[in-house]
Amino acid sequence: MTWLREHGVGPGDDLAVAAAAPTGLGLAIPAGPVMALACDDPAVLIGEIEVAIAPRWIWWDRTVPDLLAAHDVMVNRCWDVTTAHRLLDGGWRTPLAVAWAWLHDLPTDSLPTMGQLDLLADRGDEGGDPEDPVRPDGHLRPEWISGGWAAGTGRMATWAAVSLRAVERQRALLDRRPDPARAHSTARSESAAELLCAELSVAGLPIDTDEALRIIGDAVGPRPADEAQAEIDRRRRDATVLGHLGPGPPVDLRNPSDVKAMLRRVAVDVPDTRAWRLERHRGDHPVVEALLHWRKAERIATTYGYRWLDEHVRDGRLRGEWSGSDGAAGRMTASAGLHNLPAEMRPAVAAEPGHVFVRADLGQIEPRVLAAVSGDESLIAATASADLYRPVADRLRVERDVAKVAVLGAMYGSTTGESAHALRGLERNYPVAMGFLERAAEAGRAGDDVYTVGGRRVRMWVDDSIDGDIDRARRVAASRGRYARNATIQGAAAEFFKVWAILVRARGAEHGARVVLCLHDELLVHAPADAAERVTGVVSDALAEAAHRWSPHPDVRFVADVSVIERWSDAKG
DNA sequence: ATCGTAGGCGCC
DNA sequence: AAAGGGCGCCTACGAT
Repeated sequence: MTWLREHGVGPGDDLAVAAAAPTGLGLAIPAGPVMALACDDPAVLIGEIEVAIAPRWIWWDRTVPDLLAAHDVMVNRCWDVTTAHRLLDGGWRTPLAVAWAWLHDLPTDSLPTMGQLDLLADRGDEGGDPEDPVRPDGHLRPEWISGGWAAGTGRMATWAAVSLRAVERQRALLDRRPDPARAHSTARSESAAELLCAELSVAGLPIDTDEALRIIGDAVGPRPADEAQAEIDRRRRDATVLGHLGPGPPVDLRNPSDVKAMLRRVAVDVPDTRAWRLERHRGDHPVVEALLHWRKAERIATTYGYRWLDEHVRDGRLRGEWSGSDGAAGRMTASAGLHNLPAEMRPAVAAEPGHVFVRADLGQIEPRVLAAVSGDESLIAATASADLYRPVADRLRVERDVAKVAVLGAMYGSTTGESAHALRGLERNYPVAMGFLERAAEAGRAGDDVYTVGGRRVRMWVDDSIDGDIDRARRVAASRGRYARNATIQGAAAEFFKVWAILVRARGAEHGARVVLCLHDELLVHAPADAAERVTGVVSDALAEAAHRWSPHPDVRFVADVSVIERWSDAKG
């Protein structure tokens, strides 16, 4: 602490850290000395520095956040090199060595992979000092990346110092984005979101295991004692569908082409057997209804059944891996079914005794984000309404639902059907917003990368198999256009959502509130029951603060529905 | 046998 | 109302 004060490190100043338990940690400040500290509880020490100095912590990747989350230590401001790299370069899960090479314009084709480590680790190493994490050829030393950085506190301090160099270069590159201040801000908020992800992974989502067992039992019957019993159960479930058929060839319900053939036998002809397509054939033959019901049960049996419970739920918490941004527009991802829990399972998500959930979801987030990023005055005016589609419909002189479909279609790239007419109305009445979307789509069709308002690069793919096939080329271009159009909105919404989420995390902590689920536009916060009202206020205030910090246009109104509930299923749909 | 892909469905 | 963007996870199947 004295060391930090001696060198004038204060709130918000960069302080790089590399830490491993129970060895210790290394610290480094820009253009200054490094500090190596041996201690058996580095996370606690980081927490103490946070309270005393409140620096901006700099680290390479999830190593430090995972350590902090495991020890329940809270820090706020940070800069995560791998997270900033995703923002700069697009893509997903880039290895540290590649991110470093990219930052330094080094060739990446000769980079050794983990498997080849022994074989190639010494490449380009001649004359190099193994105590220098950077090789003579400029690449990071693989031995350091794969754990060598933690071999002693001296190395940790060196490793921290090198991360500062990476950050320096990242900031210089972010300065080249169209809106540098916003891009820097995104790097910071996305880094904090990764910190939140580390905590979500450790803490998990509260689950009432008995209720979960009840739901699974209702859908698929009692837990089978062995594989033979499981097979009998499957046959019994299959019979509820197959019993509706007359004699004929055997049908495997798990094989889509079998199902299609089965449906043809009862005069239902469909190009595929997706539920939304079968929906309109419900009345045609009882087997359709039975099949749709079977699929729901099958989903529970295979994905959210006893095995899922055994694998992912422990001590009343559902735990999965959380990542701060996907490979496309930058939404959060989660495994273990956290992002696609069927509605039937949601009664099992229950606050612990003495606690409640404060649940909040953003209303009509995508059109509001479109208003904010495009600056369309008319659409901005529409955000003043709690139901944005109402004023849009009035202006277009169409039904509300038609307006809604048209707006969503414009953002997703759908141009056909009922909404086509309303779409032309949108173009006339909201030319700035529609022009914004069209420019993104045009870039995508041309194969150019697009950027979110926060500065995230969204990579466009190339399809080299087109090769003169005009039809295929057209399809690929159209697909890229839809993707780019959507990515600018979905990605901006994800950036806004994450600002909101990290503010709730930071401001809710003093009330004992913890974010336990992030679902693209929805937050679930676990809080002591007697703090419910205060936490509700925190969530609402955080929304206003997020809008103020994030929105390119101050007049856009963002709304959220906030409620206090005990089970997730208590939320009004 | 092991892998990647496609069809499917869950959620937003 | 129409069927568009994202993710994770399941099964079956065809390639290696």
